[in-house]
Amino acid sequence: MSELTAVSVTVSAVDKFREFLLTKGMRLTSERETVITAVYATHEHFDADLWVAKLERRKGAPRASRSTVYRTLRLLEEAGLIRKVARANDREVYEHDYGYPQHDHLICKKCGEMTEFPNEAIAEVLEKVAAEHGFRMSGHRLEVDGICAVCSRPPQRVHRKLDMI
Amino acid sequence: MSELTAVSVTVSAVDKFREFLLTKGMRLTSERETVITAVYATHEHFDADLWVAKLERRKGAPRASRSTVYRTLRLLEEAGLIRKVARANDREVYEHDYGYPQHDHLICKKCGEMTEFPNEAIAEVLEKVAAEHGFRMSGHRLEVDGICAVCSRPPQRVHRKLDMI
DNA sequence: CTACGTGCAAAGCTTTTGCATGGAA
DNA sequence: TTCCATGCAAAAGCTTTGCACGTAG
Repeated sequence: MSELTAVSVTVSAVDKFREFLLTKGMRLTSERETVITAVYATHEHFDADLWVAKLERRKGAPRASRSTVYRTLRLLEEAGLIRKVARANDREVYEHDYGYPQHDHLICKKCGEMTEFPNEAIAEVLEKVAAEHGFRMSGHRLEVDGICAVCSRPPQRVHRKLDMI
Repeated sequence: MSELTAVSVTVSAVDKFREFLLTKGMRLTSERETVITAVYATHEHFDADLWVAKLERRKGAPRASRSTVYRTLRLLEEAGLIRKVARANDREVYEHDYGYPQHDHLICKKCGEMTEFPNEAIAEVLEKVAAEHGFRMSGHRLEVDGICAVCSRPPQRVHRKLDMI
C-alpha cells in the first residue's frame, strides 16, 4: 500500500479541515477545533443552535461563541465535511458528509423523524441527467416527505389495556 | 367520457382552490383570488416577496397585503396548488404543483439558473423505497446543485471580438 | 508588527401574529 | 349578527455582521 493511499484513506475530519483552511490562508484555531470535534463526536443530525447551546456557555472546557459556531459550520460545509440535509423548525439541519455512505431522507410530517435510506439508484439517475444537460453536479439534497410507519398506524390504544385505569 | 372525468380534467386552479377552501369552511375572497390569479398567470418560479412587491402597492387593481400574500401562499401549498422547490437568497422558492408535469431541478451555484428535468425514474425509486419503509409518501423536494453548462465554459471572450474595443 | 479570529451585541431578513376594523352570509 | 378576513405594525426567530480586542506567527 503506498503512503499516498494510506493517507488519503485515513485522513481524519480534523485533518481534512486543517488542509482546507490552509488552502484559504486560515488557521485551525482551538475554537474551530472545538466545533468540529463536537460535530464529529456523533453521527446525529444537528442544527446550529444545538452546538451554540452546548458550546457557548461551557465552563472548564474549550468553548466557542455563537458567531464562531455559525462561522465554523459554514466553513465545514465549504470544506465538504458537513451538508445541509433538510430544514426543521426554520433551522437548517446538517449531517456529516465525509466518511459516511451517501443517503437521503424520509421525513415524517407528524413526528419529524428522519429516516435515512441509501441512494445509489438515485445518484445514478442524477449522473445521467446531469450529463445530458452538461451540468457539473457537485451534490444534491433530497427530502421525501409523508407520514412514517409509526405515525400512520391508527391510535391503537395499546390493546385497550389503558382503558382499565 | 363521463362527466366525472371531464370535470376532474378541466377544473381550474381557482376552482380547485375554492373547493379546498370550502372543505375548510373558508371563503374565496377577492384578495385570495388576486393572489392565485397572479401566481397562476405564468409558470415561472417565484418567492413570496415577488408577489408582495407587485400586489401590495398596486393601485386601480385588486391588491393584497403582505400578510394576505403569505397567508394565501400557505393555503395554496396546503391545497396542493403550489410547492416549495428550493431556497434562494434565504427565501422559499415556489412553483405550480397542479396541471404541470412532475419534475425536479438542477440549480447552478454560479448564476442561480434552475433547470427542470422530468423525474419519473426518481419517483419510481422513491415509491419503492417508501413502500419498503411503510412510509406514506406525499411528495418530495430534490435540489441538484453544481455548475450549469454555460457557467462551466471558460470565459471565452465571445470570439475575441470585444477585444477590439 | 501584521493579519487573522473571537466574542458581544446589534442589525438584517424573511415570515408570522395580535388586534381592530370590515364585510359577507 | 356572527364569523371569517384583511391590513398594519410589531414580534419572532434564525443568521449575519461591525467593531474592538486578542493572539499567533
